[in-house]
Amino acid sequence: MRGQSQLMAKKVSIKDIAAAAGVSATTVSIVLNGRAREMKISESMALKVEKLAEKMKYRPNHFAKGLRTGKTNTIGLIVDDISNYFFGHLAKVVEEEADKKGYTVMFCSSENNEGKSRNILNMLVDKHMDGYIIAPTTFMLPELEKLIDEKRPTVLIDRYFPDLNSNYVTVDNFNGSLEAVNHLAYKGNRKIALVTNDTDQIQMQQRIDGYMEGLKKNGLVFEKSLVKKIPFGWPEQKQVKELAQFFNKQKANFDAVFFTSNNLGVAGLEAFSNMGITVPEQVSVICFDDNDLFRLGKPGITVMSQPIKQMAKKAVEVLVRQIEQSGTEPSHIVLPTQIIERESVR
Amino acid sequence: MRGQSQLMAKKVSIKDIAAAAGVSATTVSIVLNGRAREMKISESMALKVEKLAEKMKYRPNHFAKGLRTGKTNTIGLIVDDISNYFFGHLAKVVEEEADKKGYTVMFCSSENNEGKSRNILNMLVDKHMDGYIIAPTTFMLPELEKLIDEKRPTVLIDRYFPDLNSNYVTVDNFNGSLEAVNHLAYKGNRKIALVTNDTDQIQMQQRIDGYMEGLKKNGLVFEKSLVKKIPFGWPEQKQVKELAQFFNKQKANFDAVFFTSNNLGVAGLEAFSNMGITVPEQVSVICFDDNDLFRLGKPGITVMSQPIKQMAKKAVEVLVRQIEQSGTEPSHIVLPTQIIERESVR
DNA sequence: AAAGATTACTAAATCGTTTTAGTAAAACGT
DNA sequence: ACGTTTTACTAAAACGATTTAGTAATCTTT
Repeated sequence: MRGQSQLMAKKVSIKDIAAAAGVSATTVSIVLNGRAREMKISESMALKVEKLAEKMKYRPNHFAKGLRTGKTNTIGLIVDDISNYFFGHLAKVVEEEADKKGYTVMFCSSENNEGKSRNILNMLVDKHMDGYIIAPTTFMLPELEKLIDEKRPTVLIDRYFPDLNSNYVTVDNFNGSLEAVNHLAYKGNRKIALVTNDTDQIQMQQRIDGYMEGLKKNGLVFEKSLVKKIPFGWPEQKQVKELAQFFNKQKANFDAVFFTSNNLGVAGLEAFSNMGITVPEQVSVICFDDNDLFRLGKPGITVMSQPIKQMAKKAVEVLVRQIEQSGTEPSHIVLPTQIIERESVR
Repeated sequence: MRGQSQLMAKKVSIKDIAAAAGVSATTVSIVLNGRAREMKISESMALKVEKLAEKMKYRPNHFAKGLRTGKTNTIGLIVDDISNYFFGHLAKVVEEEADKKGYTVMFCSSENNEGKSRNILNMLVDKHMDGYIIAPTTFMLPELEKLIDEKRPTVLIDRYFPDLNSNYVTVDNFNGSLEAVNHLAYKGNRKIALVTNDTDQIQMQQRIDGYMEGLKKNGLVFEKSLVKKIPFGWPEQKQVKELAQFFNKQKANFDAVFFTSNNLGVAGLEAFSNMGITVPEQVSVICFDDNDLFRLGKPGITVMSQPIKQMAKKAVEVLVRQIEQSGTEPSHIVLPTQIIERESVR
């Protein structure tokens, strides 16, 4: 049994420290939670307990603590797909900022899939996250309503539900799209196609609205045949094929394309490349949201970029504020987008 | 107080179900853990309890469960940087596979930073992960030794420590690099520069060794001045500057560059682009590890790709096996890389 | 029909904290 | 010097599950 006792080095608990210090568990708990002064524990005793805790390598049991207090110091993050440029970078900053404030993050991808969407949130709630940062899918609405109802700290990101009185952080999708179309039109493009996702998520709706308004403002006519909607969650190659077909059918019927997301843009570029269509010579391209390919590829793609870092920072800030002092009014934060001109618009 | 009771809809516990069913909490616990048959609970009672649990929307308390059993159904994932193409895609598959097996994942980025590296693991251990998938930094070695010592299920990924008897999943870095150099040499490149990270992580060492062996096998001489090591964790623009300087100094002294990671490749391409150096006309490029830019940019970059999906799958598989039936021998899994020829090598 | 085995349960302990409701002893006010 | 506060602590309950060690009641066996 010697091996046993060496290996299993019995976790030390508050009781062990209490015994070692010759005091009650209560005292130890108070000291270790930094409430010694407040609770009138003598300075000398506080010091003794702290020293002992250190020496005995005490680490509080997360379950016991959670069971009593309900706190986990963990926030749940739900995104569509962590491997996507936008969400990956968002997640990175969320984690950084959360870490600074003493929280860790547990993440799940919804894959924009109904079953998974609905499960995920329940799972996170079961694990008692202190708060939630969620890029919601439409399927999540009932669960989200419950979440808000139960006053659990939550901030939606990238999109939101107009009828749900929650915190959210987004960009100004409407004006971003409007400006994108303005830019295209200003450069002389007259037939502007739109490639977007087939979803009723609000950010996409707003981008579409911005596109429509952009056409109108520039005296261009809206042609339904120039709008292509790709269902969410299709594998990339399927998107490429579908887009190639669309571009082929509308050949010579458009001189520019506005993609409403970076992964649509990637698929679109791949389709153009496969078809031997050159950008910007044969078609101008502008894309909502940036990534490495757009920034460094040849030609560089002109984009309407989102302030990812700021979005993530704000989201964490708002969330942590709500966790730590509940009862604040919902924040609705809308950040501006910024056009980055590169070489894809002629 | 009506509002209160509506809002706070008191969580239902096992006791509530027990009361409703007119049995003891023990019985309920047994039934809900699917041990009814085994524990000789009558079929009718089991059914009654299950129905009630459903009706009352019972959800087990994660803390209480964890406190008793030590299980969390959560695995901890530590990567350098979740926003990196390789790690983002790895994380995605890890999450998918873990989900299939009933686990959620908590992720942290080490940022390749000493302080963070050492903290992270302790934090995850405090939160009682059932197992760990870790792309380790060298700083983590002491913590990792403790982890292995305490027989906590762990699998290292992307790299490992030769002296640490742990599970790991990597690719064949040595042969991958060797083949990359072979390819470059076969196409007639004679002066092959190496851009790598300044680290003693084993995967990088192996890639450097493969490069050296590749030179030797092809009768090329090793020139120290053609090797550039960039410290880990530098911001991208700093890398670009440093590389531009390096390329400028060695101008006309090399005809090809082998980058040992995808983010070095990205920085290198940006440097070339800034300097007006064209690929592959003025310099051939090959890169360890793929990404969207390499795949879709012009020119396409020839890469030595890693089977990311397979790596992640294997890692989860090995980990879950160890969690669920401990005491298995450590698995050392080395997957082959594959060259994807595109247009960057002349 | 008595002894033993099996069935169908249960009471109470336990996991490691935090918190509530104390209590002696010392200090203070007058 | 007596009552009141303040100081410096503590015992025990609670959080919500699981598990151990039972116990009546019924069924078998002989």
